[in-house]
Amino acid sequence: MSNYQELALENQLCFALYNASRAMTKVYQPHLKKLGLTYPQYIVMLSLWQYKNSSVKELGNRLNLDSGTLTPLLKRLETAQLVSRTRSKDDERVVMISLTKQGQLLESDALVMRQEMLCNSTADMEQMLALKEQLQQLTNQLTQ
Amino acid sequence: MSNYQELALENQLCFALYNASRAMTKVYQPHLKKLGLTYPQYIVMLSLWQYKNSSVKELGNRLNLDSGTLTPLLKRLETAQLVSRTRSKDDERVVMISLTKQGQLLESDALVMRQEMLCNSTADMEQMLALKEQLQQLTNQLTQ
DNA sequence: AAAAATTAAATTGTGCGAAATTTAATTTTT
DNA sequence: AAAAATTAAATTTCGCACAATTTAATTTTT
Repeated sequence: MSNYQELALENQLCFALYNASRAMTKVYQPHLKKLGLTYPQYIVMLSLWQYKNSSVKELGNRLNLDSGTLTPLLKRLETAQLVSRTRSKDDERVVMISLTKQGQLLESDALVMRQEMLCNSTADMEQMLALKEQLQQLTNQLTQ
Repeated sequence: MSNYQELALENQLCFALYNASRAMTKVYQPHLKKLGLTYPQYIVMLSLWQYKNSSVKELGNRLNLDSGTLTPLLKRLETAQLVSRTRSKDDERVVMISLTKQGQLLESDALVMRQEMLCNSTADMEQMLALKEQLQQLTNQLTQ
């Protein structure tokens, strides 16, 4: 036994987080496939369903993603005809993202998907809510 | 206000997890850079420091990563002279990964790094431990 | 022992994620 | 108003993740 037990994998919060995050993605993945979305694309769509028209910058601030990630992702959503991208008349630097009719309609499919996932889940709702709040708090601590 | 509040970003455990995981990576990143490691490379090194010589498959099982991720990552660690990769004599399919002298020595640097990070942190240790355990439980639920 | 099945790793291809740089538009300063 | 600074998005580059396929070695079945 090493005297470096502090570095043991099962003692690392970072590793637990890394694992849980990827496990969550894997649970979503087959359901999202039916909607024609990847996991990050789903996150972007959540943001658009909630806040409607947004600039790339606004999306980036909300999701903590930069244009290097968002620009190609949004182009793929545009190709899939879920969003449209137009330069703002007021400020030509700004690209506004809006939902197409198809993109809007996908929200109800996403809701159905979520219901299905919750029904199949054995997880305790209260516990999940508590965990979510602790994660939000951790993120705040880490990013300040 | 939409009647789709259930899909609001701030209500999603998956989004909280996604954010926290990336925030954690960003905190580690500058420290790991000094050690010449990326975050996933650090995770692999943690596993090797703890369990010593391992096959690619063993690493994959421990870290929930497949050869598509591990093979190129391990080749980079080999180029950095932190690990060596050798085919097993017993079974030529198996590639054994072992730490080089340099790779072994890096463990003490990692320990120092971890101490520095903890000192700079305002986080409550007990709370972090509790969160880690909840995440491990969540991962178990998600992967069964 | 030969054929079939299984296994371990590598390879291929797609899509993030993020740092760093570039381009172009707008704003601020002089 | 011209120069300098700032801003928004795009681009470039690197390294994961992961699905799917391939390759090669080993094991199991016939």
